[in-house]
Amino acid sequence: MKNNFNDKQIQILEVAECLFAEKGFDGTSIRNIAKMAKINIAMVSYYFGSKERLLESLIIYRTSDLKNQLDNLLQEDLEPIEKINKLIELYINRINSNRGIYRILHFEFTSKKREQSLQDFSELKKGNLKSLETIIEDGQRKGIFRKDIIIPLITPTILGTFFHFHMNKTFFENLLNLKTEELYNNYIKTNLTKHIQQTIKALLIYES
Amino acid sequence: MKNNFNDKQIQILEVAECLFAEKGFDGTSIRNIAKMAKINIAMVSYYFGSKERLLESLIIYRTSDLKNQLDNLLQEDLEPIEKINKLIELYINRINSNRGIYRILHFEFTSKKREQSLQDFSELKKGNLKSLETIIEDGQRKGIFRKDIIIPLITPTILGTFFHFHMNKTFFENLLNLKTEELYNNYIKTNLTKHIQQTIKALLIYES
DNA sequence: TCAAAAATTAAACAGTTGTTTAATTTAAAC
DNA sequence: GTTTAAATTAAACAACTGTTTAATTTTTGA
Repeated sequence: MKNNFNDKQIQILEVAECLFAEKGFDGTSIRNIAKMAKINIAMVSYYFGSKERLLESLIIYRTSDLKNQLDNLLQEDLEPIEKINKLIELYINRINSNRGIYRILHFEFTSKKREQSLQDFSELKKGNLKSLETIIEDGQRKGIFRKDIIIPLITPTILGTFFHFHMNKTFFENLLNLKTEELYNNYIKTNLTKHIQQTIKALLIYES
Repeated sequence: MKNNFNDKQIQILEVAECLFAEKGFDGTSIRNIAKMAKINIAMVSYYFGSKERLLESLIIYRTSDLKNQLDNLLQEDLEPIEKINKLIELYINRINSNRGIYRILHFEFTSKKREQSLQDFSELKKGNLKSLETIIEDGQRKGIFRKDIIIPLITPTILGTFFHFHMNKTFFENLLNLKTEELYNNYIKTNLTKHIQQTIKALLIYES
């Protein structure tokens, strides 16, 4: 799982990311990629071995530094609820500016084989969950967070809310009058992020 | 947007649903469908016109009665929070027992063309949102629900949480030790549904 | 400068794709 | 029973699929 790609490989990876995100893995042909990246179709096999391995490389290329960012956050000196808010902001920001790859991850890694990449991806998710657990258990010890919470289900709420919003992009663009890409992005950065923070905070603190 | 399909068409639709859900629209060939449905490959074009129109027919076939169920719920005599809980249960139950089509909807209707079906789907979502608004505004008038809530973002939280959980099925099966399909379904019906209800309730009621 | 390695190319490979055709079988109508 | 319509079939269509090959160009290292 190394990620030292050369310039040419990176050029191909970024074109592939764009196309996979837009048309899906099966919906994108090597000829599509080659044309857009202005390379010969044989270069994909030459550099990555196969279309499947190209996808694996793309996952590695895009996800290999998320863990570090989370670790840094964990060590900041903040109240638990502030850490949660920052974690949500980090997630949304990061995913929103890497929409392509995260859409691909969720589209291509559900019921398919893709053994190796799936393994890597699973490790990444486990690490993320561990970070979240650390923060929440700290808040529970301090008596701030309630204790009848299923922690592994928090991530689905955070990420799921974002993804569902984003996967229905055109629907919400119409509904909320987000006419430009900038307005849409701004809505995510402010309103949507705030909604998720508000939701998770209420869930963690509210006593029924 | 009629949905009177004959037996043969329904047979094809259900096979297509199964395969589309499993391998995606682009990942499924008409020959796959024909083989599994034990029909000649020309029959798809004969009955539906094209592969694209087959997908449209499938959407119509599977979504045309959701609206009725929601309308019935709206007219029940229940407290707002109870209605929300029932709405969540209805959503999760329905989607969970029609996983195929909903997975397809979310996989195939994001950035692609598919003009007509997208229009139909958009109308369905608008109707659903209207129902949710009715319930929440009622709760707000009665002073039970807080008023600084962005209602259109509630659906992403409800459905997104479910989808994110389900799209990471194998990950959560391992993490939560859900070894059989029955255990997995049971977890959704009880714990996941409760988590979503708890989350939305906290969001609607918690005063910061 | 020149040989070895790396990069790039066009062409071909064998399969698969969605769709159409024209012929044949089955069912319905009278 | 005969005619008309509907259903089903195998075959062919041209276009596209991922991958490999062998030849050629470019870059590298001494």
